[in-house]
Amino acid sequence: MDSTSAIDALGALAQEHRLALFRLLVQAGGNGMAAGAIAEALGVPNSSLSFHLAQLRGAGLIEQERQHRTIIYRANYPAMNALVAYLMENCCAASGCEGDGCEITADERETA
Amino acid sequence: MDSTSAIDALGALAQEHRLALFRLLVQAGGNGMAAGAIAEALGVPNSSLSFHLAQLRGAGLIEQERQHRTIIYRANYPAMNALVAYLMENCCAASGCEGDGCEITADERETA
DNA sequence: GGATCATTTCCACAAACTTCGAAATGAGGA
DNA sequence: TCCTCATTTCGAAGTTTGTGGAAATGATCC
Repeated sequence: MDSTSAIDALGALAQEHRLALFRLLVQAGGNGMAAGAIAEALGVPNSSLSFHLAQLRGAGLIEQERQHRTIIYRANYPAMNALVAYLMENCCAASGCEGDGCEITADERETA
Repeated sequence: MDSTSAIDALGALAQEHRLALFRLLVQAGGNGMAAGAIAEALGVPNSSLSFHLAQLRGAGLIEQERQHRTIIYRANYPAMNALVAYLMENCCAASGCEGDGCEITADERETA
């Protein structure tokens, strides 16, 4: 992941509704959720939700699939993992950052 | 870390200059860098840099310390680790997200 | 084809963000 | 005290983001 993609993904998650939305989709798992169900769960008007879904999709963090009349959204786990890997790389790359859940190895660092 | 803090941290990093700035401070390590040196390294005017430094500081991702006439900035590693932990929690909490560098354990999940 | 349901696009507006020159602040040195 | 250096604050302009109602799209059923 390059820094431009990372900025897009970070910006996509840096918003109350979108972070809640992404968490909801992560919880929903492989089945995903329909746009309408998401709007209801989050209490956000459809048009606003559609805007946020587009933002997350533009950042590559979620994917959509049409099923009959509804559109199912799913979290894109590999994209999220790539973001976390990028942040760990930038957190631990050059200096003392051992412990606290940041135990990336030197080998992993070089290939990330 | 709660979602509000996560949003602040994500928003602070979701900007070209600030992401570059944070990476620079991570590379600089424990010695940190003076504001002027950062501005020169990034090619950003002092007043603009000061704005971005304040944003990162507001999100708790960096810390400052006066040394004689200059002000030294340092990355706040624990804050960054907390952010990564929060994202891993939200990435892997409920469903299949094994592999791809996302190997948080169930025990870690519960305490994060 | 016509009705209906789910979702998106359009639009306009308010709020927040980014930028950077100029002036202000604050710490040391002479 | 006065001067200088490092940094921040102020102010004003342009840009981007978030919001939600109304209209448009697209798929399904009768």
